Amino acid sequence: MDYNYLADLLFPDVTETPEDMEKRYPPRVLPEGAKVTRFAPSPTGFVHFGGLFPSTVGDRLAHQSGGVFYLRIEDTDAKREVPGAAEALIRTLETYGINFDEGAILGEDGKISDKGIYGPYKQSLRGPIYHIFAKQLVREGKAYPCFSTEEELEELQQVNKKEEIKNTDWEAVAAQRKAEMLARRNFTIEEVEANLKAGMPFVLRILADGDPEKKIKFTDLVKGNMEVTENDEDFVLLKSDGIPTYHFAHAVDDHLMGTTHVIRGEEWLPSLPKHIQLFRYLGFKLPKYMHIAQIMHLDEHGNKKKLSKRDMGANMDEYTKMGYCPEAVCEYVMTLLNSNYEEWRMQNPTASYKDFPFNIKKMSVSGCLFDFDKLGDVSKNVVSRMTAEQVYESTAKWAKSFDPEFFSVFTKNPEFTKAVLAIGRGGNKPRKDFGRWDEVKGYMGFMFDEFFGIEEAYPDKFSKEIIKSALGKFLETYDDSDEQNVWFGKIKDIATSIGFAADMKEYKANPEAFGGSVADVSMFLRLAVTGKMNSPDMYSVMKILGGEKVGERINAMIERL
RNA sequence: GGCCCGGUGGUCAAGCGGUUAAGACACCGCCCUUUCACGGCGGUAACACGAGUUCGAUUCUCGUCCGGGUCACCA
Repeated sequence: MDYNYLADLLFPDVTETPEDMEKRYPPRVLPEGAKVTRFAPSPTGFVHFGGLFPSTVGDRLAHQSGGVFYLRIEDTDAKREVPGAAEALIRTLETYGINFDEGAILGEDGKISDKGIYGPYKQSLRGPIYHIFAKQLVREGKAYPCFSTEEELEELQQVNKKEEIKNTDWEAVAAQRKAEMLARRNFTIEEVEANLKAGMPFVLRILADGDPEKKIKFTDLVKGNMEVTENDEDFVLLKSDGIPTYHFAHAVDDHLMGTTHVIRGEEWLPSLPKHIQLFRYLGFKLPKYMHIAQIMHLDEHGNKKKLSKRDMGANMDEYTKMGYCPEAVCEYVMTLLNSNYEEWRMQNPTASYKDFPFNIKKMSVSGCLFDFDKLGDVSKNVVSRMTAEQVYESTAKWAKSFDPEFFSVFTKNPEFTKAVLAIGRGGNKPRKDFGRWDEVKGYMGFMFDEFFGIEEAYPDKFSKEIIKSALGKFLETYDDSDEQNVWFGKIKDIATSIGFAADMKEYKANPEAFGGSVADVSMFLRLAVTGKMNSPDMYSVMKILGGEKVGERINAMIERL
């Protein structure tokens, strides 16, 4: 068959050659060892927690090596594209500290534009480029057109339904596909000409030369050495609308854009043979691959499953809503990505997570289960390291969108609020009361009359009279200008006067000898003033609240009892 | 079902032929403490199974089992 003729028939408008493309996109000039990585999402919805992994790795690897990290929009499936998804995606990534040097960048005007000389960075705009390489493959007899019928398409759609895949007789399907493939390969120039003349759509398929019995040795930077079988499937390169499939776009783009490290989820491993074959056909050097283990979650039956959309914790926007700060999420991601991250964090408590020397060798090979407990712990630690000012700003920002009622009270008197947030903050052992902004209200809401209420009750073992008496005595001597030791001295005196132990050691040595301890007296005060059994340091709370308010609340409690 | 990847406590994980098998989270005690929180100390809890190689296997090989992924004109 005259492949040159076939190529011209199929791509009459393509006049440029692969060589032209090589000239247009010259190799990058970068320092030794610099890595070029990319994040290549398809704009079909929100950013997925799983998407944070490859993008974080790409960001770290490129920026730690003096390389380039770019964003490419894989919008080759018009059917699934969601308007505005790309923009939202970029914004979300930005809030999680993912920064691109090049590619599809979001401008001030909220629109996406290209930055860099290897564009366009939206695949839908790269049609002509793909066609140049497609034509070349046809010329070399490595790709061929396939005029598919309506029925065939329908049939494919049937098999594509997830439910049916499980119950499919795979042996029969494989045999049928093999037969179809061989039939497809059998065509004449005349048929092609006639079909084209009749306006029939076609897809371009690769002519697979692989033997599935043969293995290819392959080294993945994450998974290590492995063996994959050669590809013998005539997969689609160009869809009938002329737009490439992921496989073809991946090969052409990552080659032309100079990607050194392809970072993607391990669900791509099964299609690796296709890519190896394509790179070989196209004469491209194979990039290094890193197939990252999937994040899992437990499904309703308690089985591990790949975390996917709809699953709890999948949508990054959910984390914002739940009040997690992005740094905490990033930090958690780092703990999952690099096993020695936590060790480093302990040694560098105040450093930015971006200073952590990310190490490919420390990446986990197998998928891990998403753990909200761990995230919560990481988050508490991150928040405990923040200043009152930072907590204030973040909480206000969160509340503004998600709890307007709290927002207005919280921000009414910023200095007051910040003073409360400063309690127990700073120093070697900061309090770790909350890890999410939505927990702030529960933590310090009592400081505002709007949210103050008696939420718990005194233990039955203390009589109302004793409690009243202790509260009354406190009011008699309380002076909000007292130093802390004076203040506490008075509480001790109260304890003694009502037959409670003023000294904890004394009390513990002989609990029966006392009606309670100074700790209990404190608890009486705490419930009256904060409405809760636990709160930040009482002295500080009273100081900030002021003598009048403290007196008011204690009196209210005395009356209530 | 074919192909691929994986299997150390409940979870995340060190380990890379000889260890009392780290650590973190969670859980449970104790201590410290005016409460809570923090912090400190301690505890429960693991190498899927079976062969083989070896003086010796959690570590190497094979098999079994289990888990996951994938099999589109989606990425």
